[in-house]
Amino acid sequence: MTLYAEVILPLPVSQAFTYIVPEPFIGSARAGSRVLVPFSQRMLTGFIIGLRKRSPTPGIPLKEIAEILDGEPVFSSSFLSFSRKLSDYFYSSWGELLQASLPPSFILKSRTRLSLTEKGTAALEDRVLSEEEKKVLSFLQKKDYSLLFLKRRLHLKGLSALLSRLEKRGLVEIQRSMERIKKKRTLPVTGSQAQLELDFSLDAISRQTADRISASIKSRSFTRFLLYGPAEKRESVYFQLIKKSLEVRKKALFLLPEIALTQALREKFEKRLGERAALLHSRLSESKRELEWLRIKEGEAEVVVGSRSALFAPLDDIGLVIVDEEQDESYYQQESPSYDARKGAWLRAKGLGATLVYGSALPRISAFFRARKRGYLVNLEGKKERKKVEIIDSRRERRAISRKLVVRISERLKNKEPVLVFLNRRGYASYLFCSECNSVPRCQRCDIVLTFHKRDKSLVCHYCGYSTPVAVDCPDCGRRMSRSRALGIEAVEEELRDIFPQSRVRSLATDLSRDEQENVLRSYNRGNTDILVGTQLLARQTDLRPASLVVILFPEIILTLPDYRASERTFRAISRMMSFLGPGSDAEAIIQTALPDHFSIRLAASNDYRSFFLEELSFRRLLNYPPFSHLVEILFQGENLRNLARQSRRFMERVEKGSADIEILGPGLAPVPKVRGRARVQVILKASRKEILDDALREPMRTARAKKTVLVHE
DNA sequence: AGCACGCCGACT
DNA sequence: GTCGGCGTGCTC
Repeated sequence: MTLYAEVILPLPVSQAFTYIVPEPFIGSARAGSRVLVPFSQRMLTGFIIGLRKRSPTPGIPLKEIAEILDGEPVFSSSFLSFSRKLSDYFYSSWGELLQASLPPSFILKSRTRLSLTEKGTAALEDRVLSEEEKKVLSFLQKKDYSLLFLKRRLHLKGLSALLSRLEKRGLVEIQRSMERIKKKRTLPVTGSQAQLELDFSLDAISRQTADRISASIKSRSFTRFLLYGPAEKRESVYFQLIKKSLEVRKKALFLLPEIALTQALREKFEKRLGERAALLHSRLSESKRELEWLRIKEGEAEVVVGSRSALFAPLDDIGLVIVDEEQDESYYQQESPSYDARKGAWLRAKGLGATLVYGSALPRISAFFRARKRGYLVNLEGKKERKKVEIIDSRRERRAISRKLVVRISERLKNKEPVLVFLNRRGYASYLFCSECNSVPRCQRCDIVLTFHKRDKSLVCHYCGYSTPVAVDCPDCGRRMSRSRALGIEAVEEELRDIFPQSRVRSLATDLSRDEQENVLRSYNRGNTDILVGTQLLARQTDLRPASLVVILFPEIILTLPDYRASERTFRAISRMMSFLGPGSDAEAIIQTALPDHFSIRLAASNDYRSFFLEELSFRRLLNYPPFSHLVEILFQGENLRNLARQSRRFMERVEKGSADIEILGPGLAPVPKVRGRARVQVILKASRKEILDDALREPMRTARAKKTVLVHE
């Protein structure tokens, strides 16, 4: 009797392939194990997801599994079902997701090595060859090369085809050999069992919260919470919960944004959890990450701390999943295989009957909404700090640094107090606004700010593609429209140096190397910088010395991005920047903006998340944006725009046929319409339920071949 | 993804 | 007339 295996491969196709399990492997083939299988011309590492006794596709000749790579499955059945749901939800390939959950050395592939045959050597001498053939053959004269190397070295189109022609003629030999299979490493046994020191003094509310969540961990059934409150309070609750989880002999998974995984935090975990904690994040070297992965797999780590990809930690007996700083967008992996670790944490916790805890001081609107509605919001808010804030209307000012600012900054400098100046990275393109009534042209259908296109003098909606000629005069009041003057931080830095020539001014942005960035930060933290100017990057720092004056310049830059969450992002950015204010009553923030009355700016200044939430929510409800709808953003990328436009249109026609209950915006140019010469076209779909989108997208997703990125908003 | 096949445009 | 572009389909 023949045994068949359903195998998932790390390809952008979601179907399983059936292979015959050869006689000697029948005992060792298990679901969740890696296998080596022949696939077309090459060998790939695949994953068995199921075994069956009968061929599902009689008539089709099946190939045999070449090798089974695992004695024990690398994936448990619960992990398989979790990862499958995750890939379904985010329209990404299951196989690629499985591949991404393993250390890179676990994936074996055949390598093509090319060598010149004797006949080939002879041909170089006396045969008539084309230029390209000569080029390839003479290259192989030196030594054998891999296909990949040749591709990089000789920029020839259709190299593969050329090579297979040469192979047929017997001039080159193409060998496909496996990369060396790594021996499974035996792990050093770590003997020390550090005693946990998790005694924390919690205030009454935190204690109550911890108790409530602990009860849920004990119950071992899926429950979720959103911890809303400041970082220190959340942290003490987390440690309490981890302790609880370990008490009931369940493991804990603790996710953090990459940036938060600083040295300080790492030490904290090591000190408190010792050998029981494993760390997984992208800054670890490949070998270190593999070592940690193996430790977790072997059951040696009881707590796994890590960033986004730690979601795939090989654990099954999880009692607690924590996702801290849930608002952080780095939880969403946009590159293939794309997924959102926050949703993933939900799927995993649910599948395992674990307790899920999200935490944030500034949760996403959607997350806060759901938590409130479904009763899992836990409030850790302390007494609300009133901060001294002043909003300056920049429209009345000539220069980026207003006179008032000059005065305030010089006061601080006189007292040798540090000053932080934030300026959000300027947009990729400008927009128009009326300097009189302040109105900014928006798309009527999407209520998104229209982007100014210089070349064809038009205003374009990057959401739905709507386009209109540039208005010279304001449609509301008839005055002349102005182009926003977008300033970068370099200009501000220059201006500050100009005004305060005695001061030490430095700036921080992503265009600096990592070393330079650290240099700038160290200098500021040590008091060797008087004024530090920075973008969002500066606002994301965790170990920044507080300043007694925080200057926020033009936060409306975010507000004018073509994104339905622009207000939310503005509110959060301002709040975060203000969090760097020192504790004294003397500390002060100054916001300089052309939109001083916008609710996101006003409410961020008064530190009022709840009012902001309510106001923003009513806007979302009005325009049917998440959390009142499900939204899927599809980005098509390709060499030529014409072709892309056609493909995206055809894609949309199929979606339209699939369901009448989907609102389609676009196709239109993406917010960044061209990246390194590649055109980008985007479509946005809205529906009341995710399943409506899933059903309508299933078919078009499989058949459309253009490169596409899908973002799911809920 | 990687590769083969097949149908339309610019050229030895 | 052919070469070769990429649009399409398939891989167990």
